[in-house]
Amino acid sequence: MNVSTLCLALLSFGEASGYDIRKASTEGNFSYFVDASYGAIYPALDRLESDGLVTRRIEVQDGKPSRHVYAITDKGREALVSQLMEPVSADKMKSEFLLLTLCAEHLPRQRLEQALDQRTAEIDALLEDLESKSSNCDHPPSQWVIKFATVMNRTKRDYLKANRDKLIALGKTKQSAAAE
Amino acid sequence: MNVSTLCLALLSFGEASGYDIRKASTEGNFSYFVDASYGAIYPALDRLESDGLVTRRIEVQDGKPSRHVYAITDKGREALVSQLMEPVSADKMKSEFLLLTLCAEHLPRQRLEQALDQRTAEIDALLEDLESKSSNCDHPPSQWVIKFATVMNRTKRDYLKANRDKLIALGKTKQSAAAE
DNA sequence: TCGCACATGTAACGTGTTACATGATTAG
DNA sequence: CTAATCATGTAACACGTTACATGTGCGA
Repeated sequence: MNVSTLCLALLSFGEASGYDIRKASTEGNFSYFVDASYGAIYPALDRLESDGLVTRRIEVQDGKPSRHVYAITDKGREALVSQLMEPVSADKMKSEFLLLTLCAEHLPRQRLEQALDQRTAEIDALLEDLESKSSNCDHPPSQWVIKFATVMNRTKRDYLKANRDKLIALGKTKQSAAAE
Repeated sequence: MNVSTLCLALLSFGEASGYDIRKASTEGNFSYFVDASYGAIYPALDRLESDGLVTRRIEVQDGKPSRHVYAITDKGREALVSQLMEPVSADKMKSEFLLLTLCAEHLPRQRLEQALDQRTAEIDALLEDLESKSSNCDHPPSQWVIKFATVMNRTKRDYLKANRDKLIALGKTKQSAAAE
């Protein structure tokens, strides 16, 4: 799944600018499972336009830079659907935190404690954010996804809280570090 | 977190070849949250060797190609720890499945059904795999991670099962497709 | 006998990120 | 007065994947 597909998917819900797409993918309802930067989005939109999958309309605004508003075409919708009809690859997760966790034995307990607590706090913030997103959202598939993300993150937070001490106990104390 | 860090982390548990590292990261206990291919691993090991963070020993085998076995050095351990002491970035997840889910309204119910069932089956297979990994593993931090992965995937599977029909109902029937 | 597991490695390619350029408005 | 938000875009860079080259032994 590349940035083009993401753009098409987002545009299938309504017009948007590159700026909007980036915001949606890094902060919005989709940020849980996608991410894209300007450097990827703008060229992708250019390509989609020249392929006739989207159209561009320039909205001049005074004061602010003018918005390039993109709309998906019928051809674009077809392309999106056909991309979603072919097999999707497995979910992939990248976690520096779990790599750190794996190396617990090499790290001072303090570090593990801090990493766990920081992660827990981040998840709590995310959960709050998801809750507000859920209430401001009337698009059923988005709600389905938001609820999915909520359930997953609640589980994660609960695991971290419940197994916090077990992990910390695996770390180095000042004594064990000195004994090396 | 780049491939070098991953190599150092894996080597901190014992000697391994590039082949071993790749296997561990795509099929092993770490495949849940990292992934790396030969094209990334071999050059990374070369660099680590010239930086003095690992040493290489060549084990000649008859019949099979000779193994290049890498071992982490003290300097390598220091480097690993110092990399793990600095802030880790947030967990990132990429899911084509959730993108598909988001576009439920554009897709035939059949497709949603199939995607859900396939995903559920994949998770069931993964859970079995995790269970066997858990029993063949006596490294406490790895167990902590495996249990984490198990809990997360169980939650995921349960969510998919419990909310299957709700999602499918959002898809297109033949009638709604024809009515467009 | 077909293909997989073992095992290393490279080159071409794809894809995305980061940092920068530009510049007005608005909230603190 | 400072920083952030709005807004588009590019160029250099980083990083990783895919496909290939190479070759043996073993199990179905």
